[in-house]
Amino acid sequence: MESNGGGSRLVVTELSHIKELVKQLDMHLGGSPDLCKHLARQIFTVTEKSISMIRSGHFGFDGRKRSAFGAGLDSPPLSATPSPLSGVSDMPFRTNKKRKTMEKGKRQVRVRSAGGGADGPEDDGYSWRKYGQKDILGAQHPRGYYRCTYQKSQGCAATKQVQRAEEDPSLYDVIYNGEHTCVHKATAAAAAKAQPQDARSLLQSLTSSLKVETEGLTPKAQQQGWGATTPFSFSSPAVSGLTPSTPESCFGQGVSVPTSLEPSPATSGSNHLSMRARCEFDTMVSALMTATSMPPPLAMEETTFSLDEIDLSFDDFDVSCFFAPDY
DNA sequence: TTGATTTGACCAAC
DNA sequence: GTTGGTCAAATCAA
Repeated sequence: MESNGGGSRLVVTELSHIKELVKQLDMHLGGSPDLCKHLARQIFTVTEKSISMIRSGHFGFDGRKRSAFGAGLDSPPLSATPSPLSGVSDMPFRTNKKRKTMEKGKRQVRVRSAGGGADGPEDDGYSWRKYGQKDILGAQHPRGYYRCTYQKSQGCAATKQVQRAEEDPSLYDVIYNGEHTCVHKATAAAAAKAQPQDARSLLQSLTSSLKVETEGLTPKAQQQGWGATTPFSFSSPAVSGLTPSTPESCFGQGVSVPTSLEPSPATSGSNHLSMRARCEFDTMVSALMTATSMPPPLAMEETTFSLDEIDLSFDDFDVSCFFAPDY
């Protein structure tokens, strides 16, 4: 693993990039919609990159807490996050019958069934077409295979696998593959209602929420650029649209929020990054994407790594992340 | 009639 | 040889 100091600086660089992009987006709001979309996507991408750094150990993440969904779904490496700016997903739909292994860009969420029963998972905002179903060894329920309805018409490479959770039939594990490159009608319609002014106010809120509580940092840490106004968040947008800032809403329905929100004794005395700021960030980015007519990103990123506590080790201090007690 | 779903077969990874 | 992912024909539904 690379040294924590180098990793932290990389993350700082990325997060500073986010802040700069927000500034640019703010300047261009009301101007070219395409440019706004472009910038918003960049924000999303850089945020994901930072998340990946944290997860992959670039940030000193000790790997103690992992996916709530078990082995095999560990956080994707940095390179796994496809850049929306590069145009198409890095994982085009395969036309052969080649068996897929655990691929880059694979993301999993657990969602509740639409009616709380056996009527499938809640609508994720995209249109899917089922192309197969398979009984999986050791699983009580078959796995359904879906691809984007617009795969043929628009070449959208997104696919997903849906499997009912064994411990709770009202929950579904959904594994998303690839990025949607299709133009989503529902989202476009919603975005058409959003006014530029809405996006601007959202951006202002976003910028303010990109601050982190860094009280108690050592002087050396502050010298490294982790001052009190260091912009920081390592979250990706929540499910879709405007969601209230609660831990659960930030991470999507059905995502279990840990019961213990206290910092571990091991990290006692460390610096705590408020999850409130993080949730606000999520909400703002989601709303911003809606306002700028971007398709909502799927709520899969956060659910693939531990939410209860993350220790981020730096050269000479630890950053522990937990839900603020007033939740 | 057209589009979506079901289901057995095929293929490649393991 | 087993298993998971996909194909494609058959079937269903609007």
